[in-house]
Amino acid sequence: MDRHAELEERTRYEAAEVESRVFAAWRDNNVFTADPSAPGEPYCIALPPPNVTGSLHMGHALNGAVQDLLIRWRRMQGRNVLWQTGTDHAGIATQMVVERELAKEGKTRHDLGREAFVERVWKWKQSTGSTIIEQYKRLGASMDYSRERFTMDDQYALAVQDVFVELHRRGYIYRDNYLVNWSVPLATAISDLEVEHKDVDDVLYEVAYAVEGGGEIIIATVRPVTILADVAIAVHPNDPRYASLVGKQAIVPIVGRRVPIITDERVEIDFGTGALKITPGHDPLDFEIGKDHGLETLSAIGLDGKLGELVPEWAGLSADEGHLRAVERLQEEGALRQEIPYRHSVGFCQRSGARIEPLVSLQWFCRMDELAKPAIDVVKSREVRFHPERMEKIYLDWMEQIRPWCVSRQLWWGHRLPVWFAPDGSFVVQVEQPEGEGWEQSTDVLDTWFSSALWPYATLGWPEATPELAKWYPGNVLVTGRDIINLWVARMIMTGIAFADGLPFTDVYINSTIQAADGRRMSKSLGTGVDPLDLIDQYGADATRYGLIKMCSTQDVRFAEGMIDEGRGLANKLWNASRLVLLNSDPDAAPAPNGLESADRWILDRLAATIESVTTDYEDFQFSAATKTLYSFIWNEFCDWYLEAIKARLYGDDAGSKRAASETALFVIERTLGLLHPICPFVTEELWSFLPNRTGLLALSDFPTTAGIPRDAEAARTVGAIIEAVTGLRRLRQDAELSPRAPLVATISGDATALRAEAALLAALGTVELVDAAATGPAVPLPAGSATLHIQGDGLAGKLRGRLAKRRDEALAEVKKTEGKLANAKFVDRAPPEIVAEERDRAARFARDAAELEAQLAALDAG
RNA sequence: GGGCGGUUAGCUCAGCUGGUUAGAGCACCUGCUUUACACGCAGGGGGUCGCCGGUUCGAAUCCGGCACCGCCCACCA
Repeated sequence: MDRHAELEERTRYEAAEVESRVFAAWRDNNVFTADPSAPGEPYCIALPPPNVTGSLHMGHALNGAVQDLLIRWRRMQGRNVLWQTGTDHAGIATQMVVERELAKEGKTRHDLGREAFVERVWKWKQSTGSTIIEQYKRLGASMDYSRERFTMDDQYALAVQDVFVELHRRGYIYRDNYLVNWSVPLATAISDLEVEHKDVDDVLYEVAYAVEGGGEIIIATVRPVTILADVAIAVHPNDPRYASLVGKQAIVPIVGRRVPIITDERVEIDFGTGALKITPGHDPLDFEIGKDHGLETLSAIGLDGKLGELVPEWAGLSADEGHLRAVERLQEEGALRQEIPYRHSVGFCQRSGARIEPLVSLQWFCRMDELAKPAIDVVKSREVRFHPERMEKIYLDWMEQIRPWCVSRQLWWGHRLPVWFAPDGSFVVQVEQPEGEGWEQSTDVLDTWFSSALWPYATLGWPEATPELAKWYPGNVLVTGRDIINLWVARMIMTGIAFADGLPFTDVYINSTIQAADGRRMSKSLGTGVDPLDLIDQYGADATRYGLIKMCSTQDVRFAEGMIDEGRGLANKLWNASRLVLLNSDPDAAPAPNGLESADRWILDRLAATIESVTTDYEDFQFSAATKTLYSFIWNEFCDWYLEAIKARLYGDDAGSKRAASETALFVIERTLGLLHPICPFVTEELWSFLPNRTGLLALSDFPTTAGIPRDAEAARTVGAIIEAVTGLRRLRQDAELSPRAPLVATISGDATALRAEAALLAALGTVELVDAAATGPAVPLPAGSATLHIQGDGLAGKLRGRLAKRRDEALAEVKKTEGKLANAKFVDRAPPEIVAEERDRAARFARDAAELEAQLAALDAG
């Protein structure tokens, strides 16, 4: 079947059929494959690597749609683009997935042992780890699939170890016994950023400690079980209530330990009783105070989450059970004075959901202050820009008070620390195993975010000086979510500056968070998730991309399926508009800005304005605005007005006029396909293949510019007047209950030059014939008060009486409002003269319209 | 506890540095088998722009306060 006949048959855009075929064409033509030796200014975006455990959710789809928009647009602009793709090993998440799998077989990872377990995880990764990357293809993502990387690739792992060793050499990384966030179920430390704070209803227990030499001191705690590990009581130095007790010894209930009463300015006088029990083993503030006062650190609860030997008969109890026992014992001892309901914020493990147990353990830390300094500067100086700008506050607030980062994890899946222990317990930090016998590598692995921090350059081969690194580093844009600004974005900037000698990107676009339609978080477990692949099946990838981009501006949004549907409508509209033009053009007609008639010049003028607007929107990261501009240009200006205006010419016998219409329409379509391609790549690529004189793929064609497109303000005004006239006529027909296509005869009063010159266009769109006769019929006021159409026809006016009166009243209301303004001396004095002139003009215009309508009504009354 | 964002038509959202009759899509009503599209065409109804003050000739837009909603940060036990 030839293409013309094929197009004739395909009366609607069938996304599913087109998408696989078009995607294959892109792949077969290596559209996505980046070549560092190719010409063109480099442009690089690194995909935020999804977890290997992930499957494409709405956030990924939006994130991918935005990146693909940028990548396709820049590619069309002739840049040498690389969209780097790959996945993250996601230490905790992946280990949990495989452990769950093992649990189904009735096993734990300990049954396998570390080596076998890690092997099992690798196997799992090989079989399902690229699922999500495959899903990105459905979306049309033009990432370079041939360069897919994984954060545990050999080369990548080497980069990670190099960075660790170098950070240690520079003195940033150190090992310390410190109070960390401990996740009991995961049996590992986690970083501050992996802790989620939630409000919890607890009880504040006030507990009396006897003081040696008489008296007592009452403290407040929400965790009585930690009393077992108390080593002091602290009060504020200026607190008169306790001045006489300072320096004495208090007796810790339950365990009977003698502890000093000390002073410290960090104690809040106003909170609780003003006396604070010091438990360095279980509280961050206490840990600090204990360190400064040289106090011992005791632990009531161990790394297994169970009670230790401080109370031998309680050893092995869970922390919760310990809590109950402690309360019970305090009551027995008469030490429990009050139980106060207390709502406060408590930390939870982001991954396991368990309440964080602050515990002391030997961990590896990275001092961040010196790394942060230059990274703060580049944001303050706008070398790195956030979009929207306010997001940089999240970054700066955190960076300016940054604390050491606990980078070690007690997991099995991840990058083992390049730390080697000798049998005597001493260690060296280096990549290779040291010479000699008995060296054991650290069993700890690194925080997943440690390796992610190197993503923009480790994926390009760093530390080797690869052509890729030379070409695409520093990179350009990062597109990601707000939740990982500090977790990831900040760390990429810091390590990029410190190691890769440059910024990983200059612009950070923070995409919206999409909530479920009811405003809740979109999540699988809540059942509020919407699967983007289902949307692609139902509406098509273009529609899904369009809808996501449209619904997301600079704030979080509720998912609105209607916007996806709008995208489907637009794709179909464009499809059929193109069919109309392609099926009704001469075989040798080719796209050209043939501005023969006003309508042609008008649509070219509108096209140029649209190109400017969309290009600016893309440049300014205003993607939602671009969808709106494109929609109204395609649907309203091109289809509703231009195509309707030229239909008669396309079907008619005037060869010159027909040719101009075809060429202009083809030209507009050609450029519009280019403009829309970054948002809707499939339908535009498919239509491109039907255009005459096309060369190659749209994805590799030039992005439209306004060069060679004539602007024509005169045509814009003329066609604007025609549109107003036609709209007025349609309204009048409806008001008079005439058939939509009932032919009308009309005369014009006022300045009718433009309308007379375009009588054919007016006739074609408005089914109206202009005649020279006295102006008598119902009035259709035209813009700017320049002219009025009068419709001839017996009995017409009578039917219109109500509507005419209504429109007259509307006009009068405007006159009144505007004249009121003008009567205000202050307004006339103080408002800018051009505003005042505008108002005067307005008043005159509406007064004229009202008068015309009034005259009609008067004539009716007279007749 | 600190900070940020939101509150505009029944629903989901646009409205930039204050100035035409506050817009769009969907939904709703009316009329159209017009040879690109019924995933269509035309017309219409619907909003005192969360509340209270202030600045200004003029406020959806700027400022202050309040009320809800959402998010981020945070070592007051």
